[in-house]
Order: sequence, then C-alpha cells, then structure tokens
Amino acid sequence: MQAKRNFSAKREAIYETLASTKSHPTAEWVYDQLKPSIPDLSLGTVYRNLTVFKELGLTKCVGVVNGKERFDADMSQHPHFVCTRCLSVIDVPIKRNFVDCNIYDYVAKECGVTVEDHNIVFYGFCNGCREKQDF
Amino acid sequence: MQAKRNFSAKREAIYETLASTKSHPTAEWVYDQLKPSIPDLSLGTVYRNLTVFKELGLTKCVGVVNGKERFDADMSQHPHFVCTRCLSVIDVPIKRNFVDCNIYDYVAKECGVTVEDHNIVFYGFCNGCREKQDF
DNA sequence: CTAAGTGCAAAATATTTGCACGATC
DNA sequence: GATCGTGCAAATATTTTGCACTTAG
Repeated sequence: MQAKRNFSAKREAIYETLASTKSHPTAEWVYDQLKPSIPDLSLGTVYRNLTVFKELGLTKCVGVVNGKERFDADMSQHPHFVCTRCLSVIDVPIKRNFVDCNIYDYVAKECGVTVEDHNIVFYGFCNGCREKQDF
Repeated sequence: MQAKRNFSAKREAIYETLASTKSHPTAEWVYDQLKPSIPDLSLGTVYRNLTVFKELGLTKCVGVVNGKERFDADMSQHPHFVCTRCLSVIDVPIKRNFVDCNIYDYVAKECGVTVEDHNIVFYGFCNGCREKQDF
C-alpha cells in the first residue's frame, strides 16, 4: 500500500492492529492491544494516527456507538450491523445489490447536493444477545 | 399523540421545538431556542428529556455529527444527508425504493442476527458549501 | 538542521448524574 | 405525601492539543 511507506514503527503497528481485526474497534481497544508489546505507547498517539489514517483514506469511521468512535480499515463499501445490547459491530456481506445503483444521482438531484459517500447501519440483536434477552 | 399526554410544560416545549424543525438539531440548539422564552430552563433538562423521547419512541438519533448527537422527531424511515463542510443534516425524500424490501431478512440470515432498525446516511457537500469550495 | 512523530498531562467537549427543591396528582 | 420533573453544579467520558523531547532523513 503506497500510503503506508515510511510509516513509523508505531504508526505501522497501529495500522496493522486495525487492519487485522474485524471487530471495528475503538481507539482505546487498539491502544490496549498494543500497549503490552509497546509499553511506551500513548493513547494520544493512537488517536492522532487514527486521524492520519482517515485523512489518508486508509480507514473509515463506522459510526459512534455508545459515545465511542468505531474504526474500520476495510475501505470496501459494505453495511454494518450493530448489536444494541453488546455493542458489537459486524460486517454485512453484500451478495446482491442493497441500494439502487443511481442512488447518489437521485440524492444529489432531490437534495441539491453532491454525494461522495454513504453509510448503512442496521441495528438489532446479535445471535448471542438475542438468547440472553428475556421477552 | 398518546405518549405526549401529561407532559410537563418544559417537556412539551422541548418536544415541540424538536418537532417543528427539520434541522436535526443538537441538544444545545434546542436549549438555545427555548432559553429566551423559558429563562429557567437548564441544559440537563433538555438532555434528560431527549433521552425520555427516545425511550418513548418519539425521537430518533440521526447520528453523531462532529461529536454531537443529532435528533429527529420525524420517526418515518428516511435517509439523511450530511454536509461534511457545514454539518447540516438534510432529509432525503423517498420517492422510490432505496433498499431491497427483504433486506432485514437478508441481513438476519447472513449475519445470524435479529434486525430491528436501520440508518442510511449520505455524505457530501450541500449546495451552498459546494460553491464555497475551491477545487 | 529540519520536519515528523511522540509521551505526557492538561484542556476541551459533550453528556450524565447526584442532590435538593418544587410542582403535580 | 409520593412521585415526577427540574436547576445547578460536579462528575464522567472521550477526544484533542500544547509543549518539550526524540528520531529519521
């Protein structure tokens, strides 16, 4: 990946941690993962680098779940599912078209705007949490 | 509206303020609107009531834009557009189907979850902001 | 030498909450 | 008089930032 050239060791480690999980973690989770192997890592550095990654187009914010920003290094367009009980964030695989292919044009025309991106999030209970609910 | 019965004067005012705007405001905006006419209103009360409304199903959180939660009293399912420059939030009118009608079933099956709600947000530049951009 | 990356702690921001008081039923 | 709603201020929680120091080129 071109943009990754000349990354510092810490920046590299933060990116790799993010890229190697599908949990759509918070900044703090990334920090906790790395802290044991990089004892002099600071949380501020993780925040700063996550901002850098967003600017470089290497990561996206999936959304803010329970007040915490959730990050994803998978830049392919895909919806997410958020379990409102355990707050886990799951990728929704796309096997058929979710949205109308001219949707950006439609929104642009209807709203008089320029559309550059979108985000789809489903909410509900994941498998484990549904069982734990009592109705 | 059934659930609105027996609302206190302040709760009523907060709801009405929210219901009478399409700006998808923050808690503070609602507070600022009401403060002149209700001088002894406190911001904590606005927050508390917005939480009450969410629990009663009278409002929804559109999302968190720039760290601030944006509220909507229009409970009909509709996407939103967020201008990443001025941070305005606009309703996207639905004139044709955006999403596959069996989408919840699809997500449920693919992810092994129960889907109860969803949220679609488009990002880009609104009309005014596009003009102000220089490319 | 210069610019970039970082630790640390303080600051900034948004939201929640404990407590006492007042209103409502 | 019990419950609910509230003001106020303190507390929380998350994220950002200033500053000094280090490191890489």
